[in-house]
Amino acid sequence: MNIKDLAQHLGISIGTVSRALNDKPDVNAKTRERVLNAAVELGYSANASGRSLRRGTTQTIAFMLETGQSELRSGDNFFMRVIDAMQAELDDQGYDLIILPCHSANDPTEFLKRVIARGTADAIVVTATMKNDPRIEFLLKSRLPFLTLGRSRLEDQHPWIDLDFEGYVDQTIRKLVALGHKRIAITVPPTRSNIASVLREAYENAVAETGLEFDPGLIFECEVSESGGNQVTRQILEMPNRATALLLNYELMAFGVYSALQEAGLSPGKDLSVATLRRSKLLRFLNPPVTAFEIDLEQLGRTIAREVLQVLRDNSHKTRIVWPATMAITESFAPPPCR
Amino acid sequence: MNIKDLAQHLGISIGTVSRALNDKPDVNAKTRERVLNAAVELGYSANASGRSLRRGTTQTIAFMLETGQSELRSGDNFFMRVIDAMQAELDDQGYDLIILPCHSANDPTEFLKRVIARGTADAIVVTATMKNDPRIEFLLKSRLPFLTLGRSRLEDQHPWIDLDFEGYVDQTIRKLVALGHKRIAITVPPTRSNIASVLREAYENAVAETGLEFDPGLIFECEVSESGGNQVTRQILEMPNRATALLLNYELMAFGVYSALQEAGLSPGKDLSVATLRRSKLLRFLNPPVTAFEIDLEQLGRTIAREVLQVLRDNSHKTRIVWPATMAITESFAPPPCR
DNA sequence: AGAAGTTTCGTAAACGTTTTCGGAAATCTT
DNA sequence: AAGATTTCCGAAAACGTTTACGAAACTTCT
Repeated sequence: MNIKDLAQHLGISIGTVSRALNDKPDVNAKTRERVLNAAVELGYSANASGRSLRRGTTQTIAFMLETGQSELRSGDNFFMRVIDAMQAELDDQGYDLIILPCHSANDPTEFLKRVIARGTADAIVVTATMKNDPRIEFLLKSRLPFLTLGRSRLEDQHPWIDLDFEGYVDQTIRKLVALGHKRIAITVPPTRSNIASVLREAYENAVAETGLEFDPGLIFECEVSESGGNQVTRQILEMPNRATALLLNYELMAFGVYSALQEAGLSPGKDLSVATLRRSKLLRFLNPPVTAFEIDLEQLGRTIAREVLQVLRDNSHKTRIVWPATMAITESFAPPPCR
Repeated sequence: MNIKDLAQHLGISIGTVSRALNDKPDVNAKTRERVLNAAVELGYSANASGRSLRRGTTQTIAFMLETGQSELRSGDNFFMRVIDAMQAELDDQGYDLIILPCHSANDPTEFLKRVIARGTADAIVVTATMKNDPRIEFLLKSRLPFLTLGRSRLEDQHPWIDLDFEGYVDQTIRKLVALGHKRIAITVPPTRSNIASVLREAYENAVAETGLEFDPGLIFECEVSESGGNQVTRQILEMPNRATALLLNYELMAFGVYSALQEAGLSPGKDLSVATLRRSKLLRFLNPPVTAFEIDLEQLGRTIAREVLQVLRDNSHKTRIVWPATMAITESFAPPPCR
């Protein structure tokens, strides 16, 4: 069932059919209606290849997902929720969303190269950015519009949306200081990720502004996982001058923190205040509930979709969005233990 | 950079370039090499639209993901792991994998209809099958090769791969009976899902074969979530003749079960034996560890990929695979409490 | 009624490939 | 050396669309 069949069935030319379906002005209202009805009835939908070949546009946005890192965010399906909202918004605007999973064994830049050369999509969203990200360098050289979920060394040269890590660190530390904490620890992911440098800088700033003493030994570079949280907590507990609060950058780490505390006969909140990005359903299992920052994933996804379309329409469009997270304080925050 | 540019750059015709790149026989070894080198050097890769328009094939497999149900399996990213492996296998065989997220607000059948009419992919994988699944009925009428992850009422008419729920129920119940349990409960998802009927039947069979007394009150239809597990456990605890063991069909439900038991001052294993599909990392947080069945997601994903390509090559290919899960017994299994 | 303007539609080219076909050039055969 | 094969390549058609262009039909105006 192609446009020729449809045209024959209606006894008109394919040109008219196409114009009718694409809302072009120069077609009689009556014929347009006939065409539209016939299309629905016969289940016609323009062949994607033919259309994009002629148009030079695919009406498709790609979301590149490096699945090797999937565990990183698996907790409450951060990506799934974002993608869900993106799809809804793009659908509203007449675009399709496809997810391109790139296996960890593949070279992501080669993967991108092929996607671009083949013209699979009109624009692409990449995530989990690194400070020095070869994908971004490559995309900048290419002509393909793109948006990153996460900043990078080249953040002033490309459109991005990123979470408000600064706000998270700043608010949390101020609150902890107000509660009387003096030694506040933080975890950061491996340095090549861009988040690491954002967190370090935010931490140093907050420490300076609240008048705390800066101790580089309170910054823990560790695996972004539950066991990473566990290890860091053990290290903290062995410190001579133990930290009394801990900021995590990933929800599931909290589980490791709690279990390490329990093994040591200590309790979260009372002995170590704990905060984390991002509030998720799974955190309900922790007792006492952990102080966490909530992110509106539905709106984030929709915003990503809208912004990427903006970039698509105007490649010089500068998207620089720091996406807010709102704090929900719980019993995992308490004044530091007296000693 | 299209094939014409490349041909001009080499001073030969586009036909020869195409033949060289596609490993056709009638092209001189030397020119082939020149073409291949130039293609790499200039970063040429055949435009997807042009190719698939001419070939009538997209070299793409689609995986339809109904994101509304994403929470259902979010625990340890069941789908992500499967998709990851699928992509690797398809890549090996020269195919691309794209994931088509379908928002919960959309009608999945309409969504499929468009995908098919547009010719987005050469074959499609659909999941979360229902006993009566309009998507399957539609796909059977269409010409698009497909494979389902999950069975259905029409399971003898379409290729499928499904988890071995029967094996899970059978092995678990036999083991529990051997431990002395007489009243074993099971949770099933809402009836329209195909899993529900599979589980019910497996349960009835296992009960009959082990000589237990069948009590329909031990089958709990409930929400597939942690809170569903919680509610069921509360119900069980209020039963006059309380069940002493519980089979779950979803890993995260175990969290709800454990919390309900703890609230009641009871402990898993000692007071209620608990088993679940599917072993995942998150279950590590449960103490004592819950008896769970492990699934090799890497191999499952690769198998899905291989099978869907089989179906693609021969539309009469009958895939009927029950994917095994292997039991790992833990302290959450114990003889029933004496009373 | 005829000119001028407006609607509506059919024709054909173009998008980037792949592939069939025929023919030139190279090689082999006698 | 001439014919018979083989090897290699270019020309052109085809895939399903969209769209520029021009022509036909209809309307309006004098």
